[in-house]
Amino acid sequence: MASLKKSQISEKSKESKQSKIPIKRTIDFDDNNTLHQKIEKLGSNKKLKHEKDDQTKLIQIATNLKSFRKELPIWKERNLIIDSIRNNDTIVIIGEMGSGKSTQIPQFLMEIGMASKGCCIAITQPRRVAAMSLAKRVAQEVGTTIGHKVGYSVRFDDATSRSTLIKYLTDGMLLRELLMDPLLKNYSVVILDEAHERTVRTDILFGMVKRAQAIRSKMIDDSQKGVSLLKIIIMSATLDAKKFANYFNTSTILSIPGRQFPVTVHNTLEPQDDYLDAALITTFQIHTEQPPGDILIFLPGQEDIETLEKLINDYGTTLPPDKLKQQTKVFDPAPPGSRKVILATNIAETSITIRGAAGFCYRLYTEEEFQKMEEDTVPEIKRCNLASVILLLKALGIDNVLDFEYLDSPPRNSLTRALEQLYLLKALDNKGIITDLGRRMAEFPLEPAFARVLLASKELACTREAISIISLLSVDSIFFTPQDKRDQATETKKKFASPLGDLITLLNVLHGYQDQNGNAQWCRQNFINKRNMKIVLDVQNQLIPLCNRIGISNTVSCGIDYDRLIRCLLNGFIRNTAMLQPNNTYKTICVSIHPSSVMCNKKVEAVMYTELVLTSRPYMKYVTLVQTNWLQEMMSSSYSSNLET
DNA sequence: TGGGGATTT
Repeated sequence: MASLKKSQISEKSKESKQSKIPIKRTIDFDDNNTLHQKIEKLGSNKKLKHEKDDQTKLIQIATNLKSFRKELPIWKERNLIIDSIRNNDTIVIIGEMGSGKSTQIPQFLMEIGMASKGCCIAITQPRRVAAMSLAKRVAQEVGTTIGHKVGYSVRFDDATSRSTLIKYLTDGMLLRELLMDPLLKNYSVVILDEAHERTVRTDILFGMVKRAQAIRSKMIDDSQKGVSLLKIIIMSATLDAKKFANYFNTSTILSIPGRQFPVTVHNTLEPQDDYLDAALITTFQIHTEQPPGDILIFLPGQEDIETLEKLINDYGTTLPPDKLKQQTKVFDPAPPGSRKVILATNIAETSITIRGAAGFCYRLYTEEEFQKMEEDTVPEIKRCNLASVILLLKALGIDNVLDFEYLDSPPRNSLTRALEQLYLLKALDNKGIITDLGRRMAEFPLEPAFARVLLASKELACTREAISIISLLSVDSIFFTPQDKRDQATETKKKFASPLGDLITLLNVLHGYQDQNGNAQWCRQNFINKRNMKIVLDVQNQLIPLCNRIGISNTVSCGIDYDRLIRCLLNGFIRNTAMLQPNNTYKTICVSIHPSSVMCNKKVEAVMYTELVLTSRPYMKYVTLVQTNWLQEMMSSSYSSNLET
């Protein structure tokens, strides 16, 4: 079972969080390395933005790339695709990996004049890296630098301009844009790529683009000026196409042949409990039994890569010396008699297509397990907390969220729970109508509870600290715990610990970090994840202007009067409180404080938490001390009647 | 004293 779960994980792609895995180490973008390096320098070097663009060189590269483009399977279908989108408002395209659909289709449409300044082609991606790397590639093919004709927009990084005709963006980004531009008037075509992944964001976009298309069509029928049709393209890698087509009332489904090279798939005959061991064995089986060729291994995470690398090296030394020589450079071809082994996270699997990849695929699980994984892929919308999605829909004017046209409806009780939560946060009134407070909450790129905290921070005069805490909670962890130095890391963490709990502890770390100006050595010594701390600062910088715009000054600070801050936090997390149990209390769920919390074993009377994890039993994480009279105060106010439900 | 799959605004 454990191995099945891990394999399932490996199907999804992942951004190399720590940037520990330099993409160059693992990805062979082109057969022609020198050309590739040239392109890297010219195309994606930001410094060049400020230098004089060497147009002739860019055009030369684009001309060279044209022959690569023409080899893509999709090139043969160019006219068919163009005709289909000309003749239909909505089409569905199935294209397997390697078809080139994500890079070529936007270009086809641009080339026939379907994009104009201020009304461009949008193509959404579930992941930031994909949006950025696709845009960079297409910019090269078009013969420009990024941010002009071809751009991308992801959180914290907008590389678009007025002249942008093709815009790659994350699905989350387009969702935010809807708040400003509900009819998507800035776009002539919206392409929803990787639709088969069924992220909750893409699922909501389905409904919203369909709605925008219908309204724009009606406006044209009513002879309103300044409106153009919205074309929609759904792109998927699987055969779910009919479902998408039905949803959009279209029958136009195009299938693009996939891989440029045949791939033979092998599954194991028996389930494997240890996928690392299985990968090791398979590697050497291939190495000793198969004809020359490189081996590319996809693994779920960085840690696995390090472990397997060590295993392969250790095991390799037991072979006769001529059998295996260690190579460190991905771009160098393996010398005769040796074989190159590339270990990668699955980021490479979906973001980049490796050329010349004819060969064999060894799946370290059985055919049966593979089928089960496919079936088990429940759309995210059926499993996730819907509070922020529902608030966004309400802010977009979808009053009846039960009747929204979902591709797959979320469970009814999940919807009611979200509505109830939003009501408790005062984002909705008792009729389910969005309140002014709710509207302001929706503007923030945050979970509703956190947005509520920010809005409450004005009255309690602790906005600076509220912003900090919310930012600190928006990354996985600001701590860095190497496996081999766990005890040392735990011990070091104690010097930041606050008797008030984990949130104030986080604040102490941030203050320490800022005092040191983010010094790398300080981070290492204190087991602080510098990269995540940088994201914390990015989030802070994003939240500050959003607060200021609605009259909440980020400079207002509570100093060390943390009572005010915690009472402010209670506005978002009043439901997440727990009282010490003499066992005759009204609390029904029994939860413990997670051992990673500084409040563990402190036995305080009442606490607030921002996260509940269900592992061996329910544990509260990010725990903060609260006073029981604060809870009584809040419960006796407007919350009392609601809390009984 | 426990457990760690991934995304995104």
